Amino acid sequence: MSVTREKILELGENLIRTRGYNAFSYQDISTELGIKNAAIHYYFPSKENLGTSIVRTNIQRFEEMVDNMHSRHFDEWQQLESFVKIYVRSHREQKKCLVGSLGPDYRTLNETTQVELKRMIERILKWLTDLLEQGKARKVFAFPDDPASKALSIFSSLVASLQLSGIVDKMDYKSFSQSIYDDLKP
Amino acid sequence: MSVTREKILELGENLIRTRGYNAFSYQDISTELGIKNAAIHYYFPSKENLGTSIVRTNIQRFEEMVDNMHSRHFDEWQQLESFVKIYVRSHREQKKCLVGSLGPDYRTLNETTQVELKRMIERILKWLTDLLEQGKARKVFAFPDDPASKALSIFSSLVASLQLSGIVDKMDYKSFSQSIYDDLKP
DNA sequence: CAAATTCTACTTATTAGTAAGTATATTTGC
DNA sequence: GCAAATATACTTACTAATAAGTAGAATTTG
Repeated sequence: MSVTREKILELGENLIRTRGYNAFSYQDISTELGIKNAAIHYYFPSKENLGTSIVRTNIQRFEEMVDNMHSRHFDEWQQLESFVKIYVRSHREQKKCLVGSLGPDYRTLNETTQVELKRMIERILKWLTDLLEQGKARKVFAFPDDPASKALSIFSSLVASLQLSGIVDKMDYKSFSQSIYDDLKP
Repeated sequence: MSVTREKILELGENLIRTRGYNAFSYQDISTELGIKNAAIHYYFPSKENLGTSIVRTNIQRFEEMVDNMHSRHFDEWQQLESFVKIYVRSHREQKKCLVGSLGPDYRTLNETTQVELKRMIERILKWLTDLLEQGKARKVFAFPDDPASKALSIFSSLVASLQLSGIVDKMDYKSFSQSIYDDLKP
């Protein structure tokens, strides 16, 4: 794959996660890369195309992480911590996650991007639900509600916390993520 | 206050909460109201102006709700339920809340709107923290973490749940809000 | 050479915003 | 009491800037 193409994908993702989908243009990317806006159109004919590719790349990245954790025989706690660490890193880099960034603009996205975003969210929630269910069965996690509700509640907290942390300054993200763990301890 | 002005504020808020700040234009509002875009500029010289006014209106609405709950001598549970009901209603109306809509676009907002949005979030968090603290002291709420963390976690959940509920269809919002209450029961 | 890549030079559409004018009330000065 | 001034609530008719997107020429690379 072309290095320019990869740079466009990376820059596009960063722009979405820092400014939002409807606040970035091909010009932003081309200026940063020192090329002309037509060159971006060569790789991604339309913005719809770019947006969809960025979401697909993220789904792929998630699948790779899950595969990696499996092959390294991570237990439930290690898997959960790896997942939460994605958000801790995003917070440190002052970026939102893709779901939190594209979520509010969902209705303004074209259909293919909507479908991919939905797929991404459902994939993450399914993985988290399964992890919680398994952990509850093996008694390494303890929580009263059903795993699907708990997964939704954890995921929601992570997504929104990134949004708030970008606005409210004195936010202790470490203790925030700790409270997620504490809440699951038997 | 002019009725047109109020209609603009209402329509603007709806547009932000359904499509996002950077995805709506003065044309969207003027077309809907059957007037010209210049008429919107008459009331709100700039989009910055409109955005700030919408946030201020929301802060005011929140303050009125708090005052109202006080004057009616609502206990801690009644106050919490009133607050959560705002989000249940938003979910029913398929709208995000203002914080969840403007949050991801924060960096693209002009400074005055940023300041107001920040003020709004801090005001809500302060109110919720105080409520939780008081409830914990009076032993009507029970939770291990400190009130500020708990307030952040509840608020985050509410904000993000609205975003996800607009995308993932089969979301049981009733049981989601119930889990917030269950989590605080002594 | 030829395919891949990038640029020049556009187009079309939309955006926020403005300048100047108009009809209709409302207020003020005499 | 009534004309003149002024304020309200718009419209018409723009501008300047930026957006996505395109056709085709030029350049680079294998």
